[in-house]
Amino acid sequence: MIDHDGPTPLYVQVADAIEARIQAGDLLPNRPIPSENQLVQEYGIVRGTARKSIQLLRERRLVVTVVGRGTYVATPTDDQA
Amino acid sequence: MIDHDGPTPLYVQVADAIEARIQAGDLLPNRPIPSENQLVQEYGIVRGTARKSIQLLRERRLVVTVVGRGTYVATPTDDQA
DNA sequence: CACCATTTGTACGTATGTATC
DNA sequence: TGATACATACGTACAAATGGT
Repeated sequence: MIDHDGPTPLYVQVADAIEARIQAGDLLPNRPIPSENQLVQEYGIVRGTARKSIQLLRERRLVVTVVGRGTYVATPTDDQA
Repeated sequence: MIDHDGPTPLYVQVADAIEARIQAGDLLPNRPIPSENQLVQEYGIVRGTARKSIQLLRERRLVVTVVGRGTYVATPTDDQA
């Protein structure tokens, strides 16, 4: 699923994969996405890379992060940034 | 100048310091800010921290980065993002 | 053209702090 | 108290882009 040798950065590939899961309805609004450590397990990446993926999703305004809780699929309400 | 023990994250302190230098006219529009390695030297931080500072300045739209060249103080023209 | 220095980009690994439950 | 999860900061290595020699 993730190409560790291709030209596309891993953190972009992972962010795209999560975005696809959101669009597909696999991950629902107000529900948590996999934790950083879970992403590490699922995609065979290191935690720093998982964090960069989540940050990219935040910049795309697809997720919101709550310290100590986790990262959640954004809702239309979250767009008031 | 930088408090390595205080509650404010180093990368925020460094970004604020650079922003102050921009506001003071020490760093001019279309002119480069110190490179990541120079920031490492000047502030006694690690490169990852310097990068986070620059990223924060990009989010503030105070600078623009060109791969292989460096990071430059933004001009009003750059605001067309 | 090859080569090199500089600079930013990506990715790995590790440790400690803070917040929530 | 402890487990979980994100935040910060350190350190290292190599890749890619740029510009000059």
